[in-house]
Amino acid sequence: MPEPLAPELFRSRSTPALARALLGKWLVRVSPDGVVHRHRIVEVEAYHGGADRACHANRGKTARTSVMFEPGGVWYVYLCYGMHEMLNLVTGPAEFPAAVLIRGVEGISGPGRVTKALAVGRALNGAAAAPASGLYLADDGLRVPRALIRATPRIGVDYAGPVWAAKPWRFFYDPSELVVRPGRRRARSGNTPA
DNA sequence: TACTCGATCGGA
DNA sequence: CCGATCGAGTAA
Repeated sequence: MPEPLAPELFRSRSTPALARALLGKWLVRVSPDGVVHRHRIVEVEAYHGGADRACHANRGKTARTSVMFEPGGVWYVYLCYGMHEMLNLVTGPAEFPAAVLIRGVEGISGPGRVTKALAVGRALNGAAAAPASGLYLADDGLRVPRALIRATPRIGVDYAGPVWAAKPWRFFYDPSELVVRPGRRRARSGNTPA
């Protein structure tokens, strides 16, 4: 059974490290009728602090970005291009504006498609990433091997200038690479076939 | 109050 | 390649 991630995790590490750590975790959505859907996170981006020119909080605390200054563990949802909701997890300690953009879950590529598929909108902006809000993160023990994780510059942030646009803070992996191959054996204890 | 421009997507 | 679509941010 996947367990909800503890909020302390979201405040402990730098945003790029945290973004990597979210790969392979479940994004769990509880629908209004109580049905629980789990989606494996496969692609994320890190936005790290007021100095990061790609980060919305680069120009300081405003009505929209104030949620990014909260302690890690709440959602930051905003409207992009007038029609797409973007889902971010606020990270870091209080007053350090940072977040991880959820760009893709297994079977769904693109941040706008993720929110559309999960019915996530700005009503969740500022809500806790906890079961009570109906949208949270969970861990079933899967560890994505470091070697499978690829890092590239973030998408659509050329406005940030060459230095910040080039930061390799987009992380993703191909979940099909996790499949156990013939001739190899998953290293787990117990239930060894006779 | 006017004006600009997106952390995107789907269709020519 | 281009248009959709709208609210935050900025300047005035």
